[in-house]
Amino acid sequence: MRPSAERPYHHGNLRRVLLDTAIELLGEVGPSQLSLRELARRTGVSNAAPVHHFGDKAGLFTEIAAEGFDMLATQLDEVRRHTDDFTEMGVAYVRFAVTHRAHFEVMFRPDLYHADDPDVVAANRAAAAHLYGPANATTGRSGKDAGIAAWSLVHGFATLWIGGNLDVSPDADPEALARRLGRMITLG
Amino acid sequence: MRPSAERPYHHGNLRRVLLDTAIELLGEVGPSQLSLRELARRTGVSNAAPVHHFGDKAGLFTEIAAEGFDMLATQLDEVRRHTDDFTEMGVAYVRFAVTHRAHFEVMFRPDLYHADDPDVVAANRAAAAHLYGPANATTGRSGKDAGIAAWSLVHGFATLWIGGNLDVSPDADPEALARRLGRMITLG
DNA sequence: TGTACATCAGTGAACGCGCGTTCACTGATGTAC
DNA sequence: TGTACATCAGTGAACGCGCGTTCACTGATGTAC
Repeated sequence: MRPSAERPYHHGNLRRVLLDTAIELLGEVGPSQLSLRELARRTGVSNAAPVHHFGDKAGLFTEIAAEGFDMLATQLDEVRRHTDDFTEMGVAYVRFAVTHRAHFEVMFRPDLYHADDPDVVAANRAAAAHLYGPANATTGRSGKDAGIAAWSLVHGFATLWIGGNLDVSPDADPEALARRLGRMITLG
Repeated sequence: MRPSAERPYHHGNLRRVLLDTAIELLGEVGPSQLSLRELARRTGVSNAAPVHHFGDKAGLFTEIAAEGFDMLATQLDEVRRHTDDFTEMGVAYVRFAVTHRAHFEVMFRPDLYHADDPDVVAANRAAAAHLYGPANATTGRSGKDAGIAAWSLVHGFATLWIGGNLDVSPDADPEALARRLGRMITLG
């Protein structure tokens, strides 16, 4: 495309726009079908532009995964500052998965991105800390079992929900259901 | 390849061999990287042979998914006949996921296969019935919540385990850990 | 028992395509003096 | 304030590749008579 009055040569914000468009695209076709060319096409930019910003395709996914772990950590932290109710942490996890489905799907497919990238490693660790700590505090146990159990429950629920595998009414509210499950279960 | 004494024109068993090789391949590269050509190459057969048997790529995945659901149902049923311990059903689920990782990964990615194929639908339903029924029987609840909770827990655990997301020793025993989680949790 | 013939299993060459990535480049921006 | 120049952002054309699928075909098998 030629630069023009409406479309100046320098976009100014292209990196962010590419990320947002990628996320939109991920919502439609899923991670394994995303192509850089389609991303460029939809953003109205040359084939090479995404490479310029992310190095390669895995680089794009790396950035999305890191952003996802960051957001998740932030949201869990937020909840934790407002309540000690452990169930609400799980609900927040599910809410994150449902409202940021594209991020969520990428985050747990490390084969797609540069999993050893320092940013993504750090973000991953920070998010994990928010999951393990409260579980142990709640159950009074040490070790990892409580954290693993809690994480498994919410992660499994989120995954099955997103995948459409649960045989529930399509307009059911995943957060409410998650809350019910949380209340139903006793850890300890 | 030319037919020869060692490699007769008619394989006799090619369908099964293609499935097994596909599963082997899935274990190495994951569902999104599997290609029919690599499958043909590794099986020592023409490019067109897999298509002859499965129609198209999704057809191959459809067969794998259906087989997976069948096996899962069988294994759950087996456990159920030997014990009423509900936790052992969960352990069996995890065991299935870990020992039949390739099947498991395909089963829950319906975008990869013909999800409306009657065989796969039936197999899916049969497996689901084995998960929901016992949960309700154990908790004395009706409705789906108990089943969803139990399934979420084991599915989440299996998924996180397989993805290498759990920060546990790599030679830990997933079944033992799953059993511990099951005992730790009270439903109801 | 022998043979004609329909059916099934697999071949091999070719198709067209979309993809990720490279490359030399041009346009725009900001900064030092 | 003006200008030279380094740096950054994005272009557009091209590369080579592996892929799924199609197609007319050939070899092997089994069955009816």
